[in-house]
Amino acid sequence: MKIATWNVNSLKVRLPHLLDWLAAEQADVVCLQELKCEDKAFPLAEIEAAGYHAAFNGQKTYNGVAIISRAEAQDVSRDIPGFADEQKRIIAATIGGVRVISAYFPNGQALDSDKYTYKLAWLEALTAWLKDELVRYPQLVLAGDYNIAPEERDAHPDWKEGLLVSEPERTAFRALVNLGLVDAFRLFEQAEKSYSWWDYRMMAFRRNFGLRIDHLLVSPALAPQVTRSWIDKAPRKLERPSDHTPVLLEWA
DNA sequence: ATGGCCACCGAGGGTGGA
Repeated sequence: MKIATWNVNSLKVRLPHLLDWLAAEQADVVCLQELKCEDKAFPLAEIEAAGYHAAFNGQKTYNGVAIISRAEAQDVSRDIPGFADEQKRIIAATIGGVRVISAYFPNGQALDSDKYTYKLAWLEALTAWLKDELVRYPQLVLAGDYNIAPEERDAHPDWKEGLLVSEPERTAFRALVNLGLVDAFRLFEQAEKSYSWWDYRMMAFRRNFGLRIDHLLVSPALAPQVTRSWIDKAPRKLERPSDHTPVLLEWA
């Protein structure tokens, strides 16, 4: 079983990249974020023609998440129950007995922004919800754009402070880990300076001035089955790329 | 080494992303 997470930064613009990538990578499940399209504009025919089912939770202009899968998703749910939010950031479904969540965590904009306060409140609600979900679904993957570089090694050495690396954000990430979730990427030896996002500006990709902010956290029951996790930098090298690149894992 | 890019909407430049 191969599962990926990819913030495509506009599904409409990135659809050709996605379709090419699906054909090459043959992933069983792909969690997408930042669709930036309404449900009625979701390119379902193209996804199905590629051999995938799709479940999505979209909105105009901003946010939007999807799960596309070879096998049809069961028991699809959207958003965080009990957390009033206009922003479409969560979709969950059961595929092959595993609960899969595609999540687009808030960015936060700046440490002194209301959006940063919202980010931390959202993380608290997510964590409380997941505590229950893990009881219901022992086999679970939380995949997405976390907008948090969890540790110092997950940020370029010159990226020392501010949004995405702040201590409150990292503490919130650790709260997820404290539920028992495991960062699949760190189960394996990885190259230094492995990142999943690079700013479009400043030739950041060329300089590898990036952050590892896209993650696949797996439940304790699933973690022992994971055989591999890696970042595929190839799509970031294409013309007109997303600023994020796919992160994957495989389990037996 | 964060203004400099990209996508959105909509017809200008403002907003948001990370």
